[in-house]
Amino acid sequence: MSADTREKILQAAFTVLSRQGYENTSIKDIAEEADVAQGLVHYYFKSKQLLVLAVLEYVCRKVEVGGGLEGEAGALRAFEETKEMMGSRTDTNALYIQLIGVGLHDKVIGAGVREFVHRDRMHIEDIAREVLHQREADPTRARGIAAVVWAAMLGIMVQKLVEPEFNSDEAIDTLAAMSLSAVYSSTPAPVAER
Amino acid sequence: MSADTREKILQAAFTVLSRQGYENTSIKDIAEEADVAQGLVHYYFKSKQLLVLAVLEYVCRKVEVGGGLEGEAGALRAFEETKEMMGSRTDTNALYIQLIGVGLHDKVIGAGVREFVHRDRMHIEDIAREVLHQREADPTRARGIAAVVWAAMLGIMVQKLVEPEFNSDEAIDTLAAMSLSAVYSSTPAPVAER
DNA sequence: CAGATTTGGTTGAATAACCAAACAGCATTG
DNA sequence: CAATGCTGTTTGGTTATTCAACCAAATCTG
Repeated sequence: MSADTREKILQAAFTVLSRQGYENTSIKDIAEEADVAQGLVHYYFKSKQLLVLAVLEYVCRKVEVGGGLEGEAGALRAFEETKEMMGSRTDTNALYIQLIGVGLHDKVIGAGVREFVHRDRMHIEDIAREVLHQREADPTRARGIAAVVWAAMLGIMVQKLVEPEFNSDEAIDTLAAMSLSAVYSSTPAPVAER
Repeated sequence: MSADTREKILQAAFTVLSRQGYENTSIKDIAEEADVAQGLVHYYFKSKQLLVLAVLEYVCRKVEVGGGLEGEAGALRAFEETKEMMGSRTDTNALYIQLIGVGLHDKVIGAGVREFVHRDRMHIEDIAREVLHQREADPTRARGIAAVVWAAMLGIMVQKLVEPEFNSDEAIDTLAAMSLSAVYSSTPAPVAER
């Protein structure tokens, strides 16, 4: 049993990972932070890879977006929540970015990250579809819009992490304006092909 | 002298980094790939960190965006070039993403990455300013737009790397549509503050 | 112009760590 | 007397970086 111990390790792992980063964090460091024997970490988590994925899951599930409103109101609400998240949950964001990088060459972590990305984007796509529905616009465009909005949010996250003085509020406001005005415009892709 | 050797090491480092990723790549691996003694790598590059930054510089400088056209035409052209880059230079992109992650907890790499990000975003901001100028719109908005466009491009890059079947062309077309329609709209930030 | 000396490039081994994972065994509890 | 939770050590590697020595070509010297 002792789900406490498991969680204690997860919390300690997050603390150490936030302080030192993935590649400077050893199982030993985590065990010490959790005040627990080194072997116990491997008792609960088969490998370091599975541990860090569990940590990501742990810190993300903690604060899932509440949701509630629908259509454009819901979208605006989501943008506002993202604004706050951008400044307050930097450790979680940093872990996310880091694991994306590691996952590019690590099968296990790569698979985990892929699921996270997919799930996040789906969430945005749902909101986009609602807005398009409300406007009676072509719902097919939800996929492309969601891809761009997710992408922009990730990129804004990165900028905020790389240079903390970055004005992420301004960027998100601009993104909100861009995505909503894109919904109005009837041309899905006004770019000349070829 | 022997700038050849230096470049041979850079090329070998890129090869190995692309194959194995930053944290599974040792100086020894690179030396072997370059067919050179291990000590020589440290003769040319003081540390592993400075080496990988030099590699990023090396592979990025190789294909700088040509530029040429101005205003909206230049912007559309840049979007098209990005489309191609997204599929053809995946190794370079993967290295970029990876180093962003590593740089979050490594001072040396972090400083290098910060410069890269800043330079890239500035380039986009220049284009945005041109378009705004052409439209006789408020040039102040260039900064916010550039932040979002850079962010979106990075995020699209990530999605393409994480799931190769991702339709990055569609995403970039959507992004182009969004950013150009944002230029027309007169409200910089229609989101309710607070 | 022959010999000495410096220089820049290069080598391979030594250093001084560090690590994930496996393991054997000790408690505590049901 | 299991079984679950937990411990501390061992195993079998790995690593970046330093260092003394080597060599060939360039430069200097007499």
